[in-house]
Amino acid sequence: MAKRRKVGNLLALAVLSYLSQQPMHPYQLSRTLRDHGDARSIKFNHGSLYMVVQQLARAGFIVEQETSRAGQRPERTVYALTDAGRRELDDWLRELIEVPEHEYPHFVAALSLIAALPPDEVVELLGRRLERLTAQRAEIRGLIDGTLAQGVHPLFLVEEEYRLTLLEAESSFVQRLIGQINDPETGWGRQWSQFHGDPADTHERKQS
Amino acid sequence: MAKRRKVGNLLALAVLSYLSQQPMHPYQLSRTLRDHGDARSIKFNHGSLYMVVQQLARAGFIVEQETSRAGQRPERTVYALTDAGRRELDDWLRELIEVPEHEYPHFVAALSLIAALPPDEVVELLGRRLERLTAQRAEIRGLIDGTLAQGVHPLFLVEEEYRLTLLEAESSFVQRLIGQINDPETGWGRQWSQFHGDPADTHERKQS
DNA sequence: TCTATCATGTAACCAGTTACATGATTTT
DNA sequence: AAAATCATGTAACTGGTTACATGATAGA
Repeated sequence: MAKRRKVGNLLALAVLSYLSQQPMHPYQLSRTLRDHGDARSIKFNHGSLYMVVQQLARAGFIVEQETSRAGQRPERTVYALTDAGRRELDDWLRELIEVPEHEYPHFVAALSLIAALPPDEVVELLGRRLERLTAQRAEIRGLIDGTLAQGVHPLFLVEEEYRLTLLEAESSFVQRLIGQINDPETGWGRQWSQFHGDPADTHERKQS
Repeated sequence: MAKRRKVGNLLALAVLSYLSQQPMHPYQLSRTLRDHGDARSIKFNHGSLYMVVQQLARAGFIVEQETSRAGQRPERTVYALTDAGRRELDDWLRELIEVPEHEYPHFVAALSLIAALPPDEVVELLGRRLERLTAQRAEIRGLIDGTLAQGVHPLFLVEEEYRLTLLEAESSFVQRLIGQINDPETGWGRQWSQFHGDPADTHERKQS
């Protein structure tokens, strides 16, 4: 029942948010987005930005305000938020916070088909994943600490804290999983090899 | 540096995986996908499936094997995995397990812009999110337990266990966040109101 | 001054989703 | 036997990404 937005791309949310501060032209938006690290949280690429701005204008959430030229640069169109745009921003943000969305991370897909690989190989791969996860955690920790040290309020780092939380949870999940596969008591390994060889029955399950 | 797949849609991975068990026609794939609950892990819709099958055929990962008709039903084309397809399946799965992908969950986006809403409203919204998260956890728990009770090997439920792990982590993150906003000591609330009113400085941060 | 890189935008291509179409079963 | 739903596929639309284009600045 999630409301069908006229413009669905999350990049649009960022645009609305920036324009709620002050009118800007697309390139300025682009610059700001990248400089502020929001591109870490919202998939960003040049082309999509112009796309999204266009869509927002068509939907009446922003309006072309003036067409300024600075020096010999090409003309730049400055956009401003409309009242409808302001409402859309608030409403959308509220929904995103209140209702968790069902998403499809790549790792979930991989896990759901993991039986197609032999168990010892999987253990090895999971081990390597673990290393990478650790590296990522360190990187984010560094980013957070560094930024805080510059006096930035932690409110502006919640996304990174969140990401960190998820990475930690994933790390311990992967460790547990490795443990389970290896554990000679529960014997996942042995039965797994059976599934793996057996072409017929690998996927029989969950008819709810 | 993540390898650029000829066919990128994860639905294709599921198709390869099923065809590695036995040749099938698209509708059978569709049925199997949905019946086995893989649609919970991989975004699935009817149209995309035909799309993906076509792409896989074009890429040489699967081949049209025969065109069978049963009763008066329309003809159905049966596809089989090729050697290249088998290799792609293995290689892709390995990569997905070994290297964590940078993704863009909706909630991360929302958090990164959360300062645009007033703090007391945010607390309320987070509270509601928490309830929904709890409900989702219960549902997944139920699904897992129910399925295990039918004698299915836990290996085939790792995706759900993983999802559960993430939901738990998110729940406690949200609780902590609520606590921080409310805590009169640290006083996030007060400073937040400042940011919120102030159009100029809300986004100044993180120039790495 | 030549070259590289930045600033800025457009357009063509491609993938994914929605909507449509139609014969076959099943339910009422 | 009419209505609804299932089985199966195609086609049109739309959004997103990649590639292209071009003037401006700065470094060598």
